[in-house]
Amino acid sequence: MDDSIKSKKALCAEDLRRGILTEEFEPGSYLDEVELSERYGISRPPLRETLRQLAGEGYILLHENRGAQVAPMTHKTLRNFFVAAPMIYAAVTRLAAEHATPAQIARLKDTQRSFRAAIASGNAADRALWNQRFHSVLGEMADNEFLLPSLRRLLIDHTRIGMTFYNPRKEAMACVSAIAADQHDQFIALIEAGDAEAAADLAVAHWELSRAQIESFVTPDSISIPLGQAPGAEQRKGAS
Amino acid sequence: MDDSIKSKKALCAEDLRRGILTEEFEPGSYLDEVELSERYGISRPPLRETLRQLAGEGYILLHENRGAQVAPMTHKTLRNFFVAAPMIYAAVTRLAAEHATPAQIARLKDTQRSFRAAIASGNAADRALWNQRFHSVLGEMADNEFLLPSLRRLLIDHTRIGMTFYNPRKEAMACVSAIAADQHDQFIALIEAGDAEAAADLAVAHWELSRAQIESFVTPDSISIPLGQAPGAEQRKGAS
DNA sequence: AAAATACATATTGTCTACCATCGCGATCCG
DNA sequence: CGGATCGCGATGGTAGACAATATGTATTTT
Repeated sequence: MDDSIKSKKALCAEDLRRGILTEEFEPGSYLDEVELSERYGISRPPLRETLRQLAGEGYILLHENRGAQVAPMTHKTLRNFFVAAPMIYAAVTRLAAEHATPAQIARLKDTQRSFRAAIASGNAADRALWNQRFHSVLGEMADNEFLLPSLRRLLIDHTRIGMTFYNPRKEAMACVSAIAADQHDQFIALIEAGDAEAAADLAVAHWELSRAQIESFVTPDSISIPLGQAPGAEQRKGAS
Repeated sequence: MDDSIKSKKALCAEDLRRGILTEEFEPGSYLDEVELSERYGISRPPLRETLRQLAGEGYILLHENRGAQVAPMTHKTLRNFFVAAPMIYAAVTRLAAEHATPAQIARLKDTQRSFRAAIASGNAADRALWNQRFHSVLGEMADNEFLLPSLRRLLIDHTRIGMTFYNPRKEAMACVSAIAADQHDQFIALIEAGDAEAAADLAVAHWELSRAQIESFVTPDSISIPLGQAPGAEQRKGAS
């Protein structure tokens, strides 16, 4: 009875966010105003307001006279993501450990429970969304209006990247998920203890885990074909 | 002939931003939809879209059924600002030095010219706005969609803080402005040279200048009464 | 007399309907 | 076959009306 009383417009915004995060709406694709307004049972003016808001949050781009485009993901996006993520994540986590309230810690624990349940279910979207939620709560704990905009922007693409590559059948993936979930528990413990330094270090480690996983998908060939190398062919990783 | 062909809605958004940055609209005050829509000659729907957008950019806060509030500034805001600013400024400046294009450098030089002109004119609003513009161009140079949201948010309040305290009559202020302008020139030189490390260091120095100035206004009394000391009274600087 | 409640008013939120404008594709002509 | 023009669909914007909500005032009750 917390989100059930929300207006249709708020529900629309939430569902659009969810759809974009799960890549139900593909990055780079365009959204049709009338189609969406009909789908959510609202008229065009409030829908257009919602789109503006989502644009402000970084979910979509508005092109004058050419409609709303789901934020695209290019290799440049990925590059920039890799540059910004560790700094912001570490800073936010440090602040979260310094400022977290008991109520927020309780919310974080609830979210972590749901995250583990999602991993067990093998549902990629649920896993990604609950992971996003977990880190959003960390952001709320940090309580710094100047860092949160970047954190939110990062989490959008981090979630979408996770959706792109996640595959619950692969063993390595399950292993990574298990480690990530354990690290989340460590986050909770360190934040409860108020150990900002250790929390920031853990954030870096958590990021490294994610980074390695992403990189293993960007350059997958070097791992999957280790057999039958041509004589003299050294194992090269970079794509010419 | 670049901004003269813009729609009324875009002009409205621009003017609202300007008004908020110059504190023409006071932090924490509320905006009236019908009044603004009449003032800018547009109807309520597009104005409401504009407000949503500004909310996304951090200029205002939208309270359900209670209208739009200019982003307030409290001591907590200031505290958070001090925490986030040096990190983001340094990171953005480093990236700007790495990625700047000749066209962007030309724009930066133009902006710097206008900034110096504003200082000479003694107009607080112009000085603040051109300083904001200068750092916005640095942000564009950095070209990282994950850091820019926080940078933009920082620049809003940095500009407003500057407006609050700026006073062209004070000698110390003119001195600080001169140093700031010189540092801007150094930014340009280092970015043209592509020296990312030095640029990042300069960003920290530039921040320190601003920080010291802000702090000197938060605790101004200790400076203004150095005459007529009682015998034996040692010169103490700290408040209380 | 003070506090709580109910009402009146103003503002926000939404809808319908319509017109203007811009992009883009299809068609037509050189 | 290439380029220009026309038409259509989608977005951008306007107007007026109504519903929903919050606030402030006045009334009532204890």
